[in-house]
Amino acid sequence: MQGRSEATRRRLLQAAQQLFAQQGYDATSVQQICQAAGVSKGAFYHHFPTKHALFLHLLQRWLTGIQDQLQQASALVDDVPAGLRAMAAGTQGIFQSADGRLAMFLEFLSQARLDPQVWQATLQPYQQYRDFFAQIISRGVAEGSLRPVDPQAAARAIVALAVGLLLQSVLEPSAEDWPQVAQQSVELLLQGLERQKP
Amino acid sequence: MQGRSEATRRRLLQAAQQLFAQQGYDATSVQQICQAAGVSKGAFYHHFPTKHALFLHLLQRWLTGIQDQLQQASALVDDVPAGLRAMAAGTQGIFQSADGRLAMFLEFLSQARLDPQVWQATLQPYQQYRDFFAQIISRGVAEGSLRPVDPQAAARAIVALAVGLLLQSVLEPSAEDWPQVAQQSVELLLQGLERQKP
DNA sequence: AATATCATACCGACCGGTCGGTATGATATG
DNA sequence: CATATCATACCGACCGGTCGGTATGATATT
Repeated sequence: MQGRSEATRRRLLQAAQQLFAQQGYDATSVQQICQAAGVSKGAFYHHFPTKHALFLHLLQRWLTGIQDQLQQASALVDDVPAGLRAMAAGTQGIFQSADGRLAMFLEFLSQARLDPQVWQATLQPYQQYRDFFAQIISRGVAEGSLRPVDPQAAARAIVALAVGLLLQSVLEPSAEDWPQVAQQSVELLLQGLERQKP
Repeated sequence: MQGRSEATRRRLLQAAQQLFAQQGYDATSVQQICQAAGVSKGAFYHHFPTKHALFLHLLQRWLTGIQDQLQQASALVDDVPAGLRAMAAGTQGIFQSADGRLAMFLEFLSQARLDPQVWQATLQPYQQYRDFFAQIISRGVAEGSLRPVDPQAAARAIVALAVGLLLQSVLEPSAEDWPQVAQQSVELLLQGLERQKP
C-alpha cells in the first residue's frame, strides 16, 4: 500500500492545521494531533522530526499558496487600477476559507516574532509581496493611470492595509463583510492614487 | 519601608512585560518573571491570582494608555486633515517605545484569538477606536474639508492601516523608518479623502 | 501583637520526544 | 509458486524535565 503513508501524513497535517487554528500552536499537544488524525505518536515522529517541523511545513504550504494566487492575479492585469480592484474583489476566497487557513495567519505571525526560522520564512516572501505591488504601482504610473507617487511607499500602504484587514477578519470573522470592506478600502486608496479624470 | 508592596508589584509587572515581549506569554514561566523581578514565587501569587491575571492587567494598562493618547490627540484637532496628519506624525512615540509595549501588541492579539476574556477586553476599545475615527471623518465631511465618503468605511481603512503598520513594525522594527511610513500612508489616504483644491 | 508581605519547599499534571518492538507488503531466492 | 528477507510504516509505553499553582512558615509593617 503505497498511498497509506501519504494519507497518514496528510491527515496529520490537516489535523494539526485545524487544531493550531483553533487553539494555537503552544496549546496544541502532539498527542492531540495524533488523536485527531487517528494515528499513533510513533507515526507522527516517523513523518516529522519535531512538532516544530510540522508547523514549518504548514507555513511553507501557506506561503506558496499565496504566492501562486498573487502571480496568477498579476497575469490578468493590464489596466492597473482595474487590476487592483479585481484583486480586492478576489479576496473573497481568502476571507472565507472555512478551514483554519486564515486563523493560522496570526499564529504564523506570532511565531515569526519568536522563532528565527519562522521569521525568515515569513519575511522573505513578505518583501516579495511588497515588491510585487510596487512593480504594479510603477507600471500604473508609467502607463499614466496613476499619479506619479512613490511606488515603494504606495506598496507599503497597500500591504499594511491588507495585513490589517486580514488580522481584523481573524479576530472578528463574522463582524463585517470583509471582502466588501477590502474593496471599499482599496477604492479609497485608489481615489488617492488614480489620476483624476477630466 | 512604605510602599514595599507596591514596588514589588511594579517590578513584577515590568519584568513580566519585558519577558512577554521578548519571548511571548507561553514561553515565559512564572519562575522566570520572579527571578527577573528579584522576587519570590510567593510574592507573585500574593499580588496576582494567576499568571493570566497579570497578563490581563498589562493588557488593561496598555489599552487605557492608547485610549488616553487618542483622546488627547482628538482635543487638538480642528481642521480634520491637518489633525490626521498630526496624529500620523505623533506615532513616533509609539513606534519607538524601547520597552516591550509595542512587541506586546502582537502578543495581545494572538492571545485575544484564543482567550474569550482577552478577546472581549481587546475588541471593545478597538471598536471605540474605529468609532473615534469615524467621528473625525464625518466631522471632516461636515466641515467640507473631506469628500462625502462613508465615514465608517474610511475609519475601517484607517484602523486597518494602523494595525498593519504596527504589526510590520513589530516584526521588522528597524527595517524602515516607520513613523515616516505612517505619515506617507496617511498622506496617500488623505489624497483620496480630501476634497480637491482648485 | 496582629496583620500584611514575602520566601521556600513541594505537588500533580502534562509535554515533547525516544525507544523497543510489531504489522505490512514488496522483492529476492529456491 | 512458495518461502525467506528486508525496508517501510506504525504502535504505545515510557522518560526526563518543566510548568502553574499551593501550603506553610518566616519576616517586616503598623
